[in-house]
Amino acid sequence: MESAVQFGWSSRFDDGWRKGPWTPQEDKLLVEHVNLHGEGRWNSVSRLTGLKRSGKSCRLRWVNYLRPDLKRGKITPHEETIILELHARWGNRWSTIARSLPGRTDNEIKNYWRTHFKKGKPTCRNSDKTRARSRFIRHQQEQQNQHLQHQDLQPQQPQQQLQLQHTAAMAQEIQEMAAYMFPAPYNMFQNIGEHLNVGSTSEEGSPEDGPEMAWGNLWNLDDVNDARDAAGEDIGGFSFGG
DNA sequence: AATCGTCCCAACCGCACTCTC
DNA sequence: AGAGAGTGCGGTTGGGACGAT
Repeated sequence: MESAVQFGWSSRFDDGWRKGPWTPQEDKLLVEHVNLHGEGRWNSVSRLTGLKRSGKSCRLRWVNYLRPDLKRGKITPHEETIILELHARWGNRWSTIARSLPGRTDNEIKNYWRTHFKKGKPTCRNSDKTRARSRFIRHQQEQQNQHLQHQDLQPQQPQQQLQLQHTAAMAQEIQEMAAYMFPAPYNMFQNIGEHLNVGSTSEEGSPEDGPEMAWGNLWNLDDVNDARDAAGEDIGGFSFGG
């Protein structure tokens, strides 16, 4: 008979179900089960595999951690942009947002949002803000470096043209959304089309300014916060940072 | 080196919805 | 139609990692 101690300090049993962090053995059992029977019928997992985990726990572990199509690693600035846009549109519908980000889970997006953009933690101080700013600047620099390297290597491909079209569509949506959310003088999205170098202005823009770089330049959220702080007000119920 | 505060993420909980009988 | 089981979703919590002081 297993004991909670055997699985570590935080493991415990509740109503016969084991709780706490999953062990590699448990992961293996669950993966084997899904490979054999497919996803679903989570409540039968414990009966068929001997796992002392509830169906809910099994499903969560599979969806958030064991699924083979999960994308590991940090949220990219581009993904961050999408998250912000979709959250502005749909609110806290994390699973809906996650569907637009292949390989990312609702839990991951939810955590990311709470860490980076959720407002009003009383413990949040200026140092948080400074660190967030530094982190974002780093994001931008990395993104720009990646973009420059990418452009050095390749001429523009049809796929990139598709991306440009997609970017233009998103720019249009964000522009409309931002006009509502960020009244002047906070609205840094007003000329997003020009910054993104897409749509009607794309032929005039310089070839060095691709959409990726523009997205990076776009999301200097602290500017919004600074303006908001200076004005001592909230902007449209849309909250950034501490 | 020690302490403290924050970040990050895995996991749990409760509720609501859907499905099956 | 209605009850119970199964599933999905959003909110919340706990703790290790890491950087700042």
